[in-house]
Amino acid sequence: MSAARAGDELTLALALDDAALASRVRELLGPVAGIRLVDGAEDADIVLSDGRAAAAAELNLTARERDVLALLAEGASNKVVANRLGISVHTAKFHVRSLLEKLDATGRTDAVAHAARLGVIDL
Amino acid sequence: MSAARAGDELTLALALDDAALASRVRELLGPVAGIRLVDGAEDADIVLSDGRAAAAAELNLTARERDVLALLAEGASNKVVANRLGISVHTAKFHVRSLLEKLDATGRTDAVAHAARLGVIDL
DNA sequence: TCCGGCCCTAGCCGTTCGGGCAGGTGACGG
DNA sequence: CCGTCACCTGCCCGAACGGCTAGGGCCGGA
Repeated sequence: MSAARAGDELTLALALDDAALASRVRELLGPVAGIRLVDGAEDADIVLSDGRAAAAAELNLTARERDVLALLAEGASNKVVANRLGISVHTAKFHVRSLLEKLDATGRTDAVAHAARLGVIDL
Repeated sequence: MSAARAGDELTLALALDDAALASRVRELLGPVAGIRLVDGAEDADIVLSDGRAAAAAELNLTARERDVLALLAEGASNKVVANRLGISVHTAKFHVRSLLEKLDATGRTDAVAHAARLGVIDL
């Protein structure tokens, strides 16, 4: 999420659920000078998104947190998460705690439900 | 789920996600003699359903289990479930256990994820 | 160079979960 | 009348969870 310097190209990332809408946007904005469309919201100056995707983007989940979240959605315990990711149980709990805060959830079940609602994960 | 006796009316229950499809079926089958369309899959001889709804129907969740499942999707603990439903914590755990078995889940998080996949609950 | 974010590890502690077991009640149908 | 099913309650216990505090290593930007 680096700020764009003046004179630089402005990088735009698309985060749209509607594929048709997304391709229309690409056709319209692709040829525009000074603009570059990129994949992945991480290293873009601006993110073009609809409501749900915007909320998901604002969560600012780290790569590791996404890994953990995906495993939580599979009903994995902290121990399983640790084994699957090759980290200690303590670290697994550490990431889970971060997820609970970012997702404003009271527990792992709530976290998965919130994430699914926001479209962060697909059940 | 009582077996239909010969000479009796055959009761059909519809479990279709597609509303348009459902109304077409009702128009076509409604006037047919010897057939009666009913609501609720419980007391029907045959259930007309598409794939996902069929799986959901075969779970045979009781009313109480649906109540508990909805609360689990909100991240409710056994204690919260008990208070909301006006039952003891023991009974809440009892229903949760049944849900885990029927949904083939290893824990409440897994149960909610499975239920969502089957369309039993809407997140 | 220092600061900040991300990732990792660790212990402690009280609460919650989930499995197992053993019951009791009311309703419905054979 | 008796079997079955849904619903309810209880206790035990090991495992898992979630919150807390307290670190260390790495890398990129200010």
